[in-house]
Amino acid sequence: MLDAAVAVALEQGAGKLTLDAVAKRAGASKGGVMYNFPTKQALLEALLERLTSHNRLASESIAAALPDEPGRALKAYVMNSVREPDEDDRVSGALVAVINGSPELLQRVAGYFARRFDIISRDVPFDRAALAHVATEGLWLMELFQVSPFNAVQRARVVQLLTELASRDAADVAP
Amino acid sequence: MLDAAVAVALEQGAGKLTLDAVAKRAGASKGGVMYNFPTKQALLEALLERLTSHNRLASESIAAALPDEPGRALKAYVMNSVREPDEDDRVSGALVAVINGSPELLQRVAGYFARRFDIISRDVPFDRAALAHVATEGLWLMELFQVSPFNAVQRARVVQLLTELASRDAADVAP
DNA sequence: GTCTATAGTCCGATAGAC
DNA sequence: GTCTATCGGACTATAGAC
Repeated sequence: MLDAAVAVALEQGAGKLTLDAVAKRAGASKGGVMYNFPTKQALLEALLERLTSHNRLASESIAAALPDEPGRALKAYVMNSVREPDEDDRVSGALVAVINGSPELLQRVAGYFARRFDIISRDVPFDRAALAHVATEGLWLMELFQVSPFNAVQRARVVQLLTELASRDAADVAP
Repeated sequence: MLDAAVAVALEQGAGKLTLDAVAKRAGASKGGVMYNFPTKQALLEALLERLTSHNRLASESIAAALPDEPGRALKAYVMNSVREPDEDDRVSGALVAVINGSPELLQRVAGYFARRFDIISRDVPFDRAALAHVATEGLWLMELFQVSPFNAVQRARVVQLLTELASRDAADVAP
């Protein structure tokens, strides 16, 4: 059922993410959808929960493959954010329109961001974690909205800069 | 008329930015609105044009007060982005939902980003402009969506880091 | 030129058959 | 439990009075 919602969001955009469309894509009817999710907001919350869960697991998976040293979580977060956008990323982009209109959903995202920053800043200096975080998030968000001004070569260079930034103390950046 | 649209977007959010609401807020009727803007998309385009124009003028105004040396445009861009959010910023946040749903509007924003990066990167090394740009935009966008994980003290420190980043060669960051 | 009235469409949610 | 049918509301856009 959530898979159907993902498919609709990807194919038609968040504006067309309607109960009818989800039902049709799932091979069910609107009543069937609203049996599983009493309201549309409930469906959106479940979808958002799945997206954040995937994102967290992906970062943890990358971290597990890195050596256990300070900054491991930060590096994994950066690496997970700069990879080529996948299906979940595109769904996130489409979902921003809906999330931004609902304070309830927005608060969930804010909570996820706060917990994530807490994790990636736990074992490194604040400056280093904070700068890497805003820079990585800037690239990710601009690409999410498809407004990034970088071409392929430039993007590769930015990714390199972000990777190095995550491995260096920010004191080197702003003494 | 655009002022009324701004007021509605601020008070009720982009989801309620309807022709009725704009008309009521402007003290006119729906027909009157659609005489000035033949379609709703035209109104949104005019609104977006005003926002980008304000943003560009604000940066240029700040730049004019800075000494004429390399990196002036970059510094002005950072300073203009990290100031406390004003009315235009909040309208931009509310408008993201609408813009993201329209490829036409999205392309206009992408064009604005491209031109802006061209300006701020013209007289400084690419690394320095690119890193300052993604980092500044990351903070700006996270605050736009109200998902920034920083408290007031932390934000002030991030702003300081961004300011210093705009003044230093990125070679110092990633040698 | 600006208004009122309304057409036409689409959505979320509910009621009730099976 | 899942479906069909439909309600009630909101929206964009148009037509026509003045």
